[in-house]
Amino acid sequence: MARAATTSDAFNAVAEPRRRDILNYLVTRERSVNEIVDAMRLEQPSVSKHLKVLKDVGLVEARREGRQMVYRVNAVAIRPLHEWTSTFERLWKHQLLRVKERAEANDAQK
Amino acid sequence: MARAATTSDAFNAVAEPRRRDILNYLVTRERSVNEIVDAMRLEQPSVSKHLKVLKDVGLVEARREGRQMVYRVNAVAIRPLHEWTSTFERLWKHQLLRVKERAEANDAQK
DNA sequence: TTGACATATTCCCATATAGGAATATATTGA
DNA sequence: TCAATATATTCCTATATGGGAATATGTCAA
Repeated sequence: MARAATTSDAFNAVAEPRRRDILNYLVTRERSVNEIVDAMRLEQPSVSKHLKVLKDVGLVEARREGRQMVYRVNAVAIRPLHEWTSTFERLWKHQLLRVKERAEANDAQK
Repeated sequence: MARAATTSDAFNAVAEPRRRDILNYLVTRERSVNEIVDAMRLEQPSVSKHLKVLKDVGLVEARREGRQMVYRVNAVAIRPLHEWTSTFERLWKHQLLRVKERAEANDAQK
């Protein structure tokens, strides 16, 4: 079996760095495809393909405005990722605390 | 160019559902490979391969204990994902607030 | 040293890209 | 209707899987 399709879910879609770049770019406000192309320094077809993947998993939405298509982030679709990572928050806080404690114990020893 | 390697970073590594399953399983405590195999209902070689990917990107760590290898989550490696998703938190909260407002406005109208 | 248990690695194959190039589709203004 | 602008889609190819099967490696007990 091959790797899961990028369109299977948000986790797969954001695994691609370019797509995260696009989402980052759309955080401040919606943008036309050409604006994204200019900002990303990618070919227009590549951008359109990435936008299709993001749209298929619901990470962005689009509307037509004259000749242009304007894309915006659909932030709620990112929430599941946030919640999944939150599951580990207690662990890393605990981990960082212990690192800190060890450092302080070292300092005190000098 | 093909898709990025699953070992290129944590984002790619957790795109695979099986690997998220494994990480979820390791949240409570460290486990031997065989325990993971039993819990995941995957072949042992598959589990070992997934563990290798997770280890390569630093999402898990391992130590030998007799004949067994015991794996544990390295939670700090998940933190970057959490922080990236947090960038969109304000947006989805705003989005959910508007959904709620609209629902209440609808109720009031009845 | 040897057999058994626990993991890891290698080989093979079907599948899904991501980007480049070329082309198709949609919308507007003359 | 037609040219120009803005996007989307298709075709092609190199690459990276993920699982199954077979095998290699590591460790312990007798």
